[in-house]
Amino acid sequence: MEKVQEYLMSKGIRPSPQRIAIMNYLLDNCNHPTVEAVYDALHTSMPTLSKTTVYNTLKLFEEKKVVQLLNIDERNVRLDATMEPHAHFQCMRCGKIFDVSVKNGGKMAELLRMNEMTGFEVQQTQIYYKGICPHCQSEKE
Amino acid sequence: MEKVQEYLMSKGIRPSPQRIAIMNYLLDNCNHPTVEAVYDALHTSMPTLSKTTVYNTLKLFEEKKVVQLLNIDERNVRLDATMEPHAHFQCMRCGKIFDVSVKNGGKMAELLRMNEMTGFEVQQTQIYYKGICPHCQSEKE
DNA sequence: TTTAATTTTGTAATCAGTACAAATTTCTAT
DNA sequence: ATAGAAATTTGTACTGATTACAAAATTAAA
Repeated sequence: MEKVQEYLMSKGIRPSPQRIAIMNYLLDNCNHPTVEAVYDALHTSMPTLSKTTVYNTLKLFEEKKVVQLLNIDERNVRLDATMEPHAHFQCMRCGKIFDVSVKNGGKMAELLRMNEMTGFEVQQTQIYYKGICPHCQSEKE
Repeated sequence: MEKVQEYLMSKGIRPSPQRIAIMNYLLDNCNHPTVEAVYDALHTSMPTLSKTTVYNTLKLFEEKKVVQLLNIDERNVRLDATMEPHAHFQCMRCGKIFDVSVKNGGKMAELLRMNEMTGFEVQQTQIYYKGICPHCQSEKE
C-alpha cells in the first residue's frame, strides 16, 4: 500500500498526496488512460484536485521516468506506468490500446536502434501499431 | 512536372489544383513539415487556399495512402510523403525530424510485427525515436 | 446547359494542453 | 514550536491546433 510512497521517493519524487493518488491510479489502471480519465477518476475522492496538478504531475513523472506519455492517439496523450520496453497497438475501430511485448526484452528495439543512427543519441523509442483488434474483427458490420 | 497529376489519379485522387500544389510541396520538402508550414508556403502563390482545404486534403491523402501523418511531435502533426517503410528520429533540442532507414527494407519492422500479435490485424507501424541529433550534440551548452 | 456531385472556402466552435499568479502546504533554521 | 523560505497545488484565463458546418465555387454528367 505504502509502497508507492517509497517508490516515488526512490525516483526523486516528493510523495505528495496528489502524486501518490495519481501514481496509484496509473498502477491500478494499465489500460493507458487519458489525462481526463485520471482526473475524473480521482476528482470524486479528492475533490480539490486540479487538472493542472494532474498535468504538472505527469510531466514530472515523465521527467523522472516513472511514466511514459504515449502519442499513439492523435487526439490526446495516453499514460503508461509500465517502463519495461514494449510496443503499443491501437485499434482503429474501438480505440483501445494494447501492450505488445517485444520479444527478447527489447533486444529487437535495440537492433533497430543501431541501424544508421550513427551520431544520434537515442533516449526514447516508441513503437506504435494501428489496425483492428481481435474483438472488433469478429464484430458484425 | 505533370507526373504528380498522374500519380494522384493512379491513387484514386482527383487532381484539383490545390491537391496538386500540396502534393508537390510535400514531395519537394521532405523535412516533415507541419500543416501550418504547408499552408504558409502555398498561401502566397495560391492566395485563395484555405487552411481547411489543407486539412481535408491531407486527410484524404492519408486515406489514399500517399502521405503519412506523423505523431512524433506532441505539438502538431508532421507530414511525410515517403511511403517506403522507415522510422523517424526527433531531436529533443532543435525539434528537427530525421528519417531513419530501417535495415533490410522494413524486414525488421515485419519481424517486430509478428511477435505476440496473434489475432491483431496490423495496418500501420510507426517507429519513433527521440534524443539529440549530431549537430546539437556538438553545440556548446 | 441545366442539374447533380464534388471540392473549396471562411467562420465559428471545440477542446487538449499551458501560463500564471494566488493560495496552500511542507520544509528548515532558529 | 515558529517564522520565513521553498515547493506544491489550485483556479482561471489563455493559446493554438484541429474540426464542424454551410455557403460558394468548380467540375462532371445527362
